[in-house]
Amino acid sequence: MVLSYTEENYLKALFQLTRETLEKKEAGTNELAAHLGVKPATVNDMLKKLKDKKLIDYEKYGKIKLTKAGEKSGVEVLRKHRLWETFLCVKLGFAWDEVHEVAEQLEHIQSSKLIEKLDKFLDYPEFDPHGDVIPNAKGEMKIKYKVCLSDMTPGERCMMVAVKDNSAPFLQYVISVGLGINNVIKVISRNAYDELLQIEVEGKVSSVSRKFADNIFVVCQDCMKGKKCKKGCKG
Amino acid sequence: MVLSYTEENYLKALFQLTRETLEKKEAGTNELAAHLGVKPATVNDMLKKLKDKKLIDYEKYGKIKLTKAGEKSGVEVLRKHRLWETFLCVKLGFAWDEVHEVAEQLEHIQSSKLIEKLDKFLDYPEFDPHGDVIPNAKGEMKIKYKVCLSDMTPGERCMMVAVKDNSAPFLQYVISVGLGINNVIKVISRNAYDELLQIEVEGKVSSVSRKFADNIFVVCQDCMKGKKCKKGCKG
DNA sequence: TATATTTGTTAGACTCATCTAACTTTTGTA
DNA sequence: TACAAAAGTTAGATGAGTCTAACAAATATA
Ligand SMILES: [Mn+2]
Ligand SMILES: [Mn+2]
Ligand SMILES: [Mn+2]
Ligand SMILES: [Mn+2]
Repeated sequence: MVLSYTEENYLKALFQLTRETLEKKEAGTNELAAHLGVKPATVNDMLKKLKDKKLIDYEKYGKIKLTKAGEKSGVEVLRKHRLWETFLCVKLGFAWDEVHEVAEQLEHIQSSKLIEKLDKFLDYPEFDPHGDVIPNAKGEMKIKYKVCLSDMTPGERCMMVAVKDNSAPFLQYVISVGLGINNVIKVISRNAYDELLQIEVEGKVSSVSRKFADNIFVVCQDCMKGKKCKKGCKG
Repeated sequence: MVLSYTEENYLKALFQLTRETLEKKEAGTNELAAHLGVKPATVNDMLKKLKDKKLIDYEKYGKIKLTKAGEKSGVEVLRKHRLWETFLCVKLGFAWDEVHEVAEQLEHIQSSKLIEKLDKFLDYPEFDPHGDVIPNAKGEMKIKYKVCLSDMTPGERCMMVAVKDNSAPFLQYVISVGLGINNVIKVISRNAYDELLQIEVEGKVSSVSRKFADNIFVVCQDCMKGKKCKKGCKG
């Protein structure tokens, strides 16, 4: 099926909203509009087109769900996005806070041959520069991180595995705290009033907000040691 | 200046029509329409927009000329196109007849950092897989091939340096004759009636049409030996 | 339950890039 | 030079994607 640039963006957004963060199989008009940075009226128009093309299940005033075909297209765009981000960092030497905007464009290049050759060239990477899982050629994503830095209790250690927010300002903030993928974090304390977390990373102690901690995915000490995990860090 | 995908295509086309093949500094509406695969009426609308943006010099019923700004944008798109084609062949293992369509999309990715890093990654290539000169970061193109296989006289030897037509069917035809960039061609004879050329490439003799020979750029024996050239093969 | 708030829909308008059909200007040739 | 052919332009229409403003339905809350 031939999809426009815009239709691809809608399907990718729906995939991220309804499949990736799991536990929620459907999305709403306003939610989707906010995610895409357009107005709800615009989304409403597009929902009719996507329904006509059998890419979503949707009834007036109802919730939005991807069909099998819609999910296939959505995950494919996400796969391309993350492979390109990996290419930009690993092969061209971009920093992780510079790649998202460029990958937003590259993900729409239409050539299945290209993306499979790129995957091979990168030696079939499993994670992108933000720690996000790259769907394989079949659209499968085995790991789904669920536990955030804000879920940790003082005294615990954990390892940062991914970021939820891919925006340059957030990523630069992360860097400024001395954090990166695979860094070990020790949670020192949590302020009961404003939920400020004191954390230690490679000897450096910082205070971070709840909002910040919500955007850092971590795995527990069991996961770090390769043991079975009680919390379900990997989904 | 922010240019749309379409505006970029018009500027690239004008650059190719009025700068690359030289000796002709301006283009016409129909000519441009044919090159872009749209109708003259469509071109006419766009000419007004490009004039408003000061990217072309143009008066009603007059000829079309790129301004300095228009030329800068046009050559930049061409540079991107050829760098991406080179990337696809050299790094990803595409064949030369598979890259043009994909590069038509990639040339519109907006990121000057990307293109400069790609250039470096490829080690600043001078020619793309079709032998076309890649403009440098300043938009300069030193060599301009001008002499075609059809300009050769029987008995002469020459070397294929580039192709004019980048379409897959033509490139596949070139391959079928056993020809490729840097191959030496011996012109055996030219039929006076229909201009059919008999050529020999690596021991293989073939007959090719005038149309075919017009689309193969060559350099003469002097150029092959690094001597001064009388014909002006390199522009 | 009644009402306020949130969520979602519709109507009408705009821009961009494209088309067809009809028209005008320029050019080339008899 | 006259006129036919070629080249170029205009008017009006379409479809995609977006918006604002007004409206309707669903949900939350008092
Ligand atoms: Mn990203
Ligand atoms: Mn990412
Ligand atoms: Mn090409
Ligand atoms: Mn080329």
